[in-house]
Amino acid sequence: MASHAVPVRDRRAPEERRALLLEAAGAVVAVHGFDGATVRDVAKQANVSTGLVHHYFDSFPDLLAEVFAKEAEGERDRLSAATSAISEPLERLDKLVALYAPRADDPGWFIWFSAWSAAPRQPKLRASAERIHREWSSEFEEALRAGTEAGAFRCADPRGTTRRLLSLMDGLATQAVATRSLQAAEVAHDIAIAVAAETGLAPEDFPEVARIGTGPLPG
Amino acid sequence: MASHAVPVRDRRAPEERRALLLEAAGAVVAVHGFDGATVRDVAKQANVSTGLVHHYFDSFPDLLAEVFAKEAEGERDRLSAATSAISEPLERLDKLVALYAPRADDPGWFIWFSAWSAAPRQPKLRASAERIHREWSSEFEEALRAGTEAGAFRCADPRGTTRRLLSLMDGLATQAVATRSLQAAEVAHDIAIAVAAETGLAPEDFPEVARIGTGPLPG
DNA sequence: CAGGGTATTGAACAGCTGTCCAGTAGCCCT
DNA sequence: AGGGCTACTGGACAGCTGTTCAATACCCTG
Repeated sequence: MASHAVPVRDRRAPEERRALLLEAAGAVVAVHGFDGATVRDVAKQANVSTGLVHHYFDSFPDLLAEVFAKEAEGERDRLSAATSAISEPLERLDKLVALYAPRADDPGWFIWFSAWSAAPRQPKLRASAERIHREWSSEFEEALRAGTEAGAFRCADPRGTTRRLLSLMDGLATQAVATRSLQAAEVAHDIAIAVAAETGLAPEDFPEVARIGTGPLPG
Repeated sequence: MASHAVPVRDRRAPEERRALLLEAAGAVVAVHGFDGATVRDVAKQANVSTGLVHHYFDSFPDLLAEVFAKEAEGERDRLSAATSAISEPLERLDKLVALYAPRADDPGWFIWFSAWSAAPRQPKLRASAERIHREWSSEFEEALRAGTEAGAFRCADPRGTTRRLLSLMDGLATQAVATRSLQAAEVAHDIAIAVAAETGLAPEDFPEVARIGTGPLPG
């Protein structure tokens, strides 16, 4: 008689299980996007039943919103940590731009793009995306203002410059993610030109930006 | 005895019915996006059964791809028609940018954004989007090259400038569509700054761009 | 070592999706 | 006028979705 294989249960502390589910959901979203990810995908990825997912999250959209918030906040904190220590304004702006810029095979941008896409149908996701976009804008604006006050460069309208630089990089990222037809060198060049024009400096003044796509992440 | 209401059939020539279905699908997509649109929505919009939709289109994704191609080609043709007649290079670039730029409540940009979002899961949609993006790029590149040769302005790298301007406008459009938190005046200003910087002219040299959002479509 | 608390299961549910196809009804041609 | 071609219907289908819940198996406490 064939022995009946009993499913190995894997009981965890609620806190840990929640974290594991978020991690699993992140992995699924990285592949299928926020549209396209399903409860069953996440459950399978976490080696768990679909019922358990709803035991820890009121609804699946809630889980997705939390995945995005966690991911985006982590990215923002990494960026903050890597730039807040730099006191030289020009150097700081250089690094800030270089870290925000789209990079070939950067999964982070796929998540963002996917989040904006799903946002119209998922209010919580949209709220998170808007909040973190604002936070990032503040980071840029602050760096531009500080650099201008310190006389490192000239920026007449930090708010406008932020809007233009982020829009440019968002647009480049969209192309990079959606078509994969963008060369890393082109992207680096485009961003250097734009940030130079906005600050009255030369592209050569932004060495970190120039390095985009030519090596490992500078963070 | 209540008389049994017989559904009024509305027999049409195949050509006409196809056009009507495309039109109905366009209306549905304009509201629900490419993800989110369903066969039943389209059938209802066209006052027709779902079976008929499949009688005219091999699959629903095929129909959606055709909707996008038709819409985007129409937009491109309108843009082409409005600018090809302008012989003065600066004036032509001005109008070209003003027509491409995102506008408050412009349904065209929602369709584009929605198409890019759905592209990863819908190869035909993606192919169309890439093709038409290339065609629009060519239009800009050509205008920049012509203007430079005629001495109307200076543009060292028409291909790069096109990439930067379109990326900027794509990024602005994304924000406009996804968050609706962008002022028309800001958008106009941002684009004028960028196109001026790219051509070595002043923002005031682009009056049509300045008019973005302040009046009816200049086309 | 017994018992309660709870993390976990997995089947069942209603509702949606695109697709199919046998049957029906209207127009055109002879 | 009548027969055939075909535009068209609408129900049925399999497969997916998020969500629910009674039953279960494990751990910790007493």
